[in-house]
Formats: sequence, structure tokens, C-alpha cells
Amino acid sequence: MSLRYALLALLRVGPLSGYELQKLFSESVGHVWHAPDSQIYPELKRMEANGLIQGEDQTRGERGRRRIYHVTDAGTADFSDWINGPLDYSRVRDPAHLRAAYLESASPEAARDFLAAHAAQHTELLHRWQDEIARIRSGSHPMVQRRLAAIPESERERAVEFKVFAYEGLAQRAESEIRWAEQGLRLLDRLS
Amino acid sequence: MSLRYALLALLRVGPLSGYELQKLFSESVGHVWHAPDSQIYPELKRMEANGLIQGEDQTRGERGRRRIYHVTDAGTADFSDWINGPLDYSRVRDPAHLRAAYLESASPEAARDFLAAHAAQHTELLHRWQDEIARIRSGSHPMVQRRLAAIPESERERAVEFKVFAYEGLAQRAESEIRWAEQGLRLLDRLS
DNA sequence: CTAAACATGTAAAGCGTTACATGATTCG
DNA sequence: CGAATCATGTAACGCTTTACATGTTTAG
Repeated sequence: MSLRYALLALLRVGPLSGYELQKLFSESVGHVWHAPDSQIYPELKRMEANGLIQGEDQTRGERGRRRIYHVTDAGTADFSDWINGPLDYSRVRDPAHLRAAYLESASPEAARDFLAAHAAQHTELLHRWQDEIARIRSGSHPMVQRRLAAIPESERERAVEFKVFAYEGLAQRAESEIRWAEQGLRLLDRLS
Repeated sequence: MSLRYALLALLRVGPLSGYELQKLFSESVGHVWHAPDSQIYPELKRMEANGLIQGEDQTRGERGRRRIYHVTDAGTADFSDWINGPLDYSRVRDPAHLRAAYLESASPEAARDFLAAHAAQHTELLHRWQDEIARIRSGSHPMVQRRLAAIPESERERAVEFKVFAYEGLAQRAESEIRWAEQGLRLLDRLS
């Protein structure tokens, strides 16, 4: 259900075509809520069927066409309900910690590879989050750029602060995962 | 696909009926990989169809019956492939951080509620992980009890250490989430 | 006898992944 | 004229959730 609100969050700032939305998505909200285009187009159709957004067809050249969507009042209300309502937490389902719990059954090399890969995975994510924070702060982020025109100065600061806050949380989590993997590597050393 | 290996991990220690497995599951591996019984029974059927486990029917009283499953050689091999193979990480899809990124659109009270609930959620998890660690170390954990009979002294220490390691990772993550939520509450104070 | 625990599922719907599929336009 | 980019999807499959569904045995 969150995909819907991730899309709505972008569309609220201004009308977009499915394609534009998808491009913008992948370099902004898509970082915290991944979705491929094959999921975005059908979801837009469903949202239109539900009255949350309204699309209008445009022509492009001779035969080209595209559909520009904008948020309806019902869509604005729905987004507001979501952002102000409770969030339900899904049950824990964690492949890495599941595996870690049974690592005595793996070969020492495989165990080491797993932990090194875990650290590498989260190091990559950490860099991504740090880059995003830098881009948001510097104003070069596409999301921030769109907002410049859409919201007043006063709201802008709040918007930037919350985005940075969100990505800092992800960065801290990544750091925590890296520390954990390193603890695991030291544990392997001790046990061998 | 991980559910399969979570089940195999338990069955490897010794044969169990679906019901026993499900009970044991919910108080051990189920903490890191949740699954309801309605998912466990069909998965057992599928695993048997794939030759990873073999079931045998037992009678219970007059008309009662139950099916006891044990792991086959193919199942052991499959588990080994999984534990020694690479783990693929799924794309980021995080409802809490998605919401945090758009928190400027929420009312101040709703934002505060959200962050307080996030801290509460992870405080509860933290306690769960800490309890699990204590239970594992003290040997009162059902999983550890079953292992006592099944594996030699030398392997036992390794098994316990890795379980503790896994739950410590989850505890550290919970602590990180709580710190983040508290940072968010302070940010709200600053912005108001 | 009745409640708790034992025992095992089915059905429907939604979400997500992967692969496939097609065509138009613009820029160099 | 060819490549990149614009533009929009469908199909099949698998996992997860939620709700429903049914019956037996044992202990008090």
C-alpha cells in the first residue's frame, strides 16, 4: 500500500506523466521504497480508478501520446490520512539474521564470505545515503528542486530537515549493520 | 524462499510433526522469520513434493492422525547449498523512513505520535531480543535444548555463539532505531 | 462434559519480481 | 539512419496475509 503514497508524495508537488514520475521516482523516493516501472504504471491506473488521481492524454508528435496525472481532492485527503495515521509494522522477516543464527552449519569460508558481503552491501548503502544527504542539503536534489517552486520558504526548511532526518536514520542503520558484520568476523577468528 | 530453510533448520535436528514444528517455530526461528501456520503446512507439502523432507503418518487415539516429517539427503544438501551460498539482498522498502521523509506534511501531533510509536515498537523488539539472548545463554531456550541431544559438545558452543550473535545484531538495530526516533522528537522540538 | 490443546488445512486477495513486449520521437 | 530516450504496458509466478474451516484428544 505504501507505493501508492510514495507516488502521491511526488504527484502532490505537480502533475507528471507516468514516465516522468517513474524517472523522478527512481532517483528520489525510490531510494526508500523501490518499485520497478512494471509496478508503477498499473498502480497509476488503479489510483485513477479509485479517484485519487486524474489523468489527461496529451499528444506527442504525430502518433505519440502520454498521460499526465494530477492529484484530485480525494487523493490529497487520502495522502493526509496516511501521513497522519498510524503506521503498522510488519512482522520481522530477516534473511541475514536468519542465516547468522545458523552460521555454525556453514563452512568457515562461506561464513566469512557472508559477513564480508553483508558489510559490503551496507557500505554501499551507507554511501548512497550519505550522497543523498549531501544532495539534499546542497539543493541539487531533483525533489528539492521541484519543491522550490511549489512551497513557501518557511515550509522548505522543514521539508529539507525531514528528508535529511530520514536518510540519516538509514545511514545509522547501515553503520550498525557494518559494525555487526565486523563483530561477526572477529567471532569467526575467535572460534577458529 | 527463506521459510523453507527456516523449517529445514529445525527439522535437521530431528523429526517433527507439522504441529510440533509450528509451535517450536513460533518460539525460535519465528522470531527472525515470521510465518503463520497457514503458511507452514502448505510449505511442508511443497517441500515433501520436492523431495526435501519425507513424511510418515502416525495414528493418535481412535481417529486422530499426524504426519511426522524428517529431512532427506536431498534436503540436507539443499540446506547446505543455501547456508554456504550467497545471500541476495532485496531492494529497500521501508515504510517508516518513507513516512519520515514526508513528515513536514503531517500535523505536529501526528509526527510526534509516529516517532513515539516507532521508539515504542523498537523498544518492545529490543526487549524481545534481550530475552532471547538470556534464554539462549542460560540454556533454557527450546532450540538449544533440542540441540543438546543432537550435537557434540564442541559444536554446541559454536551454535550458541552464532545464535547470540544473530540476536545481538537485531538488538543493536533496535537500539539504533530508538536513537533515531529520539533524534526525530528533538528535531520536532527545534522546528516548532 | 467442556475447555484447552492437538492437528491440519483451504481460499481469496494483494503485493512484488521477472521476463517479455511494443512502438514513437529526437538528436547527432 | 541508428541509438538513446520517451512512453506504456502485459503475463506468469511466487510469497504473504487474512479469514475461514474442521475435526480429535486429553486433562480436569
